[in-house]
Amino acid sequence: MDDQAKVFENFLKKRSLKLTRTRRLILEAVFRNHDHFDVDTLYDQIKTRHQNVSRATIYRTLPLLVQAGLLKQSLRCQDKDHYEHIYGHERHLHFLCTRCGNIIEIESGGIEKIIRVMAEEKDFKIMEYNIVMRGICANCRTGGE
Amino acid sequence: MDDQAKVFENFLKKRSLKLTRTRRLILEAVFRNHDHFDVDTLYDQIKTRHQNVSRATIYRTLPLLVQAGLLKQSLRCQDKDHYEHIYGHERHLHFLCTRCGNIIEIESGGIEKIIRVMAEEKDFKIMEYNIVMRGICANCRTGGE
DNA sequence: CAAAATTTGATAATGATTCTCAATAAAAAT
DNA sequence: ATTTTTATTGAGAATCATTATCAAATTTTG
Repeated sequence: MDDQAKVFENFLKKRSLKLTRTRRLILEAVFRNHDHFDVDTLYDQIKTRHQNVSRATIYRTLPLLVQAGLLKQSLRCQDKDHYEHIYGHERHLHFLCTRCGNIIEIESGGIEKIIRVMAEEKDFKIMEYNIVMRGICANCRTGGE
Repeated sequence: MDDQAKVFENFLKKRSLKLTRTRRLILEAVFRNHDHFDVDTLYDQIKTRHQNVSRATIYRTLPLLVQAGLLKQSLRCQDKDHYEHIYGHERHLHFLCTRCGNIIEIESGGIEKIIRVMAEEKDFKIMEYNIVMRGICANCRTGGE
């Protein structure tokens, strides 16, 4: 069992929840995605690889992964929530091209520190943060489709 | 007619759209809100003050205001989009308390500059950006329901 | 004022997400 | 290992924010 699975199992145990076969499947599928995905994409991926897992179960499981600190709901795009796993991932922010829908990730650089200081000032305990820039990417501006 | 209305009118004219009574009502209601609001709140406010404006029209008008550069869709909270006007507003970011739902605004300080530099590096033209911190506010942590 | 073009309101439709509940699987107890 | 308890699953119904439709009403133009 890999690290993420252990983290998840511990998390579940603490709440007297069970690490089931289905949850394991979802966990694996999530970590197979190294960029953003939405529920439907995940559903299709799982369906293709394995027997069926119901959409409902995915919707139920993702929040658990978020609470376990393994997953992050990182942006909303085309009326869907998008997720990305965050296990040993660099923090990053997103440029979202509103023309082609492409998402560019960038290291968050000095921003994180600034945010931490601000939060401290307001005595606010940050669980997670999200930075999204919307605009037009270079490719789209130079006529590229 | 105040500044915002002029901006809006020019915007509409450019697209051969009309600055109707209803659109004016919505514009005014939007600018009466000096913090975040969702569509339903706006709908209630307008309804209380004036005769009815249909929800559909509000949903149709807000994107126009966004495109006109007067309004920003700033965060999603409780499955609803939240807006805030941005006319002569300081840029700011948001701390969103996930326990009480409260939204704290903070000046974006040095972050803006960093972001601009990053965008330049990637040759990405930012139209707007959004920074949301999720966590627990001081009040909630000290037991204050 | 009449004609052309856009807008509106009411309501139906859509689509992502959540809920329900009977059937199933996992863990605990025996 | 079998039973008992408790949590989980899948399928589909239900919700609810947002969009689309369309005939009636407004606005602008000629």
